[in-house]
Amino acid sequence: MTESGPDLPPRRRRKDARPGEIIDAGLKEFALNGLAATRLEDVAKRAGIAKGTIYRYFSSKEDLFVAAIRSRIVLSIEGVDAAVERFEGPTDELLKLVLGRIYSEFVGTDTSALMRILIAEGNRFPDLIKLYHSEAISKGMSMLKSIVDRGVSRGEFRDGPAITEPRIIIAPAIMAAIWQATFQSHDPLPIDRFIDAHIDTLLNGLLENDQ
Amino acid sequence: MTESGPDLPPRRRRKDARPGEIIDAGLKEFALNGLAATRLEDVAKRAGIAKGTIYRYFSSKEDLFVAAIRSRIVLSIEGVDAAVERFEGPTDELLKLVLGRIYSEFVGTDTSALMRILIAEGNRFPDLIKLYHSEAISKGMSMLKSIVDRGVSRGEFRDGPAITEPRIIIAPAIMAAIWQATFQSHDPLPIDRFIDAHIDTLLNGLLENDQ
DNA sequence: GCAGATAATGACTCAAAAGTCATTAATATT
DNA sequence: AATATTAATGACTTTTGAGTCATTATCTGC
Repeated sequence: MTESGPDLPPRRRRKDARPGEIIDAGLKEFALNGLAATRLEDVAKRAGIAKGTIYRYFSSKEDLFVAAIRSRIVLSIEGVDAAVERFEGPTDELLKLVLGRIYSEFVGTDTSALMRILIAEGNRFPDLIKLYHSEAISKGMSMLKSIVDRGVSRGEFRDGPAITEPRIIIAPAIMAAIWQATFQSHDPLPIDRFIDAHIDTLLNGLLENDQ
Repeated sequence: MTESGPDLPPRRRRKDARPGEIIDAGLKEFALNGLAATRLEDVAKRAGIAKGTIYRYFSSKEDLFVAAIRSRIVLSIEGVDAAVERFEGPTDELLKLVLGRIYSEFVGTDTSALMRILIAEGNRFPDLIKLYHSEAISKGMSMLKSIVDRGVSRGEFRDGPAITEPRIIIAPAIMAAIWQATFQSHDPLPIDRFIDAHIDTLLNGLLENDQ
């Protein structure tokens, strides 16, 4: 009678796969509860391992947190830059293309969970904030800036104050991501219609102009 | 030698004033650290009382949290509705007025701290989210909707898709609030210029239209 | 298929912070 | 001014969960 009990969990040695799996599990738990309220026990359970195993790969909960955030920071706008460079058509088409990409990258994904965590707990991790800002945000901003500049220099866009404030341009996307993360179950946002409204308003404005 | 020591803290009985003071202190700590990472000891210190006193008024940390959030939910857009009703001039002026008010109410204030807390911990407090949504958000949205409707019916605004999506209209303000809360120290947002860019883009759009 | 190496385990320790309550002292009542 | 009432206290108990480590099981190379 060496083996009874309901089910023996078969132990496996997978040195290479573990860190990634732990990060995935951690990210999900952090997104669900925040850093302080996440139990490493739960991360372990989600990853299908014992708590001790986490400590073979990460020296502390915060270390795991930082690793999890870092792992998702870069890839966001990967490749978009190049696509912008190559694009030939009118700038409003380019803008639509890029915004569509941003929405699909940001709303209801790992990235939005990440953003939410940073908004919530960024306080205690100034280095992460700095990293996120310099790796993701500022790159995204200068890409947007290059698009509006393109529009202006081709005579397609007005040379208005938004030209120096590209944050105006993505604001609705950021807001959509946060809205979904917060109110989705209570008052979900109709994304396709929202994107249309965003682009239409951004390009044409509210004012009736041929009056 | 009944009294030595550096300073005797004089004990006071102030049954009525305590709850409010504890809530104020709690809100500040929660805004700073989040729910899980806030120590009731610190809340007590900030309120100038002993930890035990908190438990005479609130049954647990979460109870205090809920009370603190509830206490700040309503008052946000108080009075704005009436001002909108009364307004006589052109709708773009009205919109500027209201947006200005929203910015000053939202960016870098208690309200934005509140928003941040709800974004962070909303998950575990669906009732609070529901309350915030029905008391504050949905009211704000219908007020915005009434403004754009006014614009359309007076022939000032286009009857575009943004008319059914007032979230588009405040998105930059929300984003500014979050941006400041997150990146202020690292890359502060020039608020006045940002507001100008917001309003200009919202009204006129990016496109050059007399081309 | 045996021996050495090491990934994985989970019961354990320990620190921190939530929550309790007998005691103390401020106020109200007579 | 004596007594009764109860707000306030903070030392204490309890709970929780991070982090440790001796042991166990799996894999690798011979």
